[in-house]
Amino acid sequence: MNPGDTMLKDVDEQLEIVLRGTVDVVTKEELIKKFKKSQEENRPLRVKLGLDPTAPDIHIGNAVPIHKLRAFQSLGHTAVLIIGDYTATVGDPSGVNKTRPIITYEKVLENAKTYLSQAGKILDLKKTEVLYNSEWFKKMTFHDVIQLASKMTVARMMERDDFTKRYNAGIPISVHEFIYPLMQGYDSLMVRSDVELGGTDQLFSLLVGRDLQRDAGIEPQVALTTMLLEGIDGNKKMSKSLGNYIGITESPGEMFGKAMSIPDNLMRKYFELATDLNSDEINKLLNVDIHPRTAKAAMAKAIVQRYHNAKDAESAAAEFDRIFKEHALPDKIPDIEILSTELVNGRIWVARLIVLCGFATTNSEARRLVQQGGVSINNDPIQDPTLNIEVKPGMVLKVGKRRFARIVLKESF
RNA sequence: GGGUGGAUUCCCGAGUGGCCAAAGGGGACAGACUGUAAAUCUGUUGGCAUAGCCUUCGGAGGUUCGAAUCCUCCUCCACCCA
Repeated sequence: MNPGDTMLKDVDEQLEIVLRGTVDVVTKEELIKKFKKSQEENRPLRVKLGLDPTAPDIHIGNAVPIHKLRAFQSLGHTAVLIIGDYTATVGDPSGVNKTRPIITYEKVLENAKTYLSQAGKILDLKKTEVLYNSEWFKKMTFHDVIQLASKMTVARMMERDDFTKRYNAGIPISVHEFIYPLMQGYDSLMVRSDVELGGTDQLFSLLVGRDLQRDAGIEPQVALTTMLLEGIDGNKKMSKSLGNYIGITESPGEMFGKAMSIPDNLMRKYFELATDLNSDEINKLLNVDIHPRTAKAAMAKAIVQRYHNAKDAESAAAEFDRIFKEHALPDKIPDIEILSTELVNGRIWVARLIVLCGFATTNSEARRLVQQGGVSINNDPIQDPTLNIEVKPGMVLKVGKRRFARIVLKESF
């Protein structure tokens, strides 16, 4: 680290910042010791976070530990970001109830690209050590793998709740899933991390890192876990595959809307994990005197602001009110081009129109939406699913509560 | 290697010759009520311009007037014994 960089603050202060919002610290004593030593020697700690690029986007759930890493970075420590290009192909078994499908390496590399640029929205990438774990795994021989595997026992693996459950339920557990925590632990060994971050579901893997380091005669890393964020459905862990996520690159409007749809009882958690507000501000907003909706709007705004800016957050909020409070049309409605060849005498079947706009995948589905009263044109409800409507350019199709399209005609040649 | 039980629609799961596009639940979607919250209620949930027709119950064949259901082979999975 350059002497000119952020000076390491005193230990108590660092501890306070770093432990905010964390769940497990293994161990706090060791962390304090590391902080002290780092200060005495003016040597930043190496703080590791591994990200497996299994999906193309980072969402506000997996951003939680990234923000924690950023906190360390801001304190002058070294952020070590591991892109798990190798581990991603294995698939982390943590917290899941079935084997993850093995994804191709090409796909992983593709995802890695967007991951890195998205992580850059949170981290200062110039100061981040970015490593791909294929760098060392690629070189390993089968002998090396066996050597590594010998460090773990089946009994220890089976102590894990997720494996026990799966085993008892007769759900298959593949051997390669046993290797996963060892791989993650091996990363720690390779980068000589002082601290490793991860969600609470990562605790086991983080502890394996400690074991491997100790075994190799290195001072073990401190394991620090952050809370997992439930998805916007309020039930399951936020994940891309469940579709219950808010992506960090989503538009302000999307983010705001999704945030508004979370159940009330998750508000505090979202405030704490997904916004930059401090606990005083949060407590003030969650006061009983404040209508939950007002608090939630503040929360949604804060989330948008974290990834966009205050102005965008403000206009997203205004737009949201316009649509849902005043039942007016949104400010910006996407234009959907309809080829003139679709028309017969200037008319088109409603169901066909809905499909062309992408609001339904089949005519039947579109037909049902009409039957259920979910479709309107220029705020005029349509009841008859067999109706052929006259297409007037600029007319607005509304499907359900929140899907809008402005119809634009396009000549075909 | 030997034995047993399985594979059904988005998921779980019922169905053992016609009444089966297939119960029930979950999820999802739409509507009512709201605050795009929760809870609740109603409806929908294979395709087709839909009183009708077409495709679907792991795969391929076969029996039958008729098969998710019976037979043969195949693929995959779990469990028990070794």
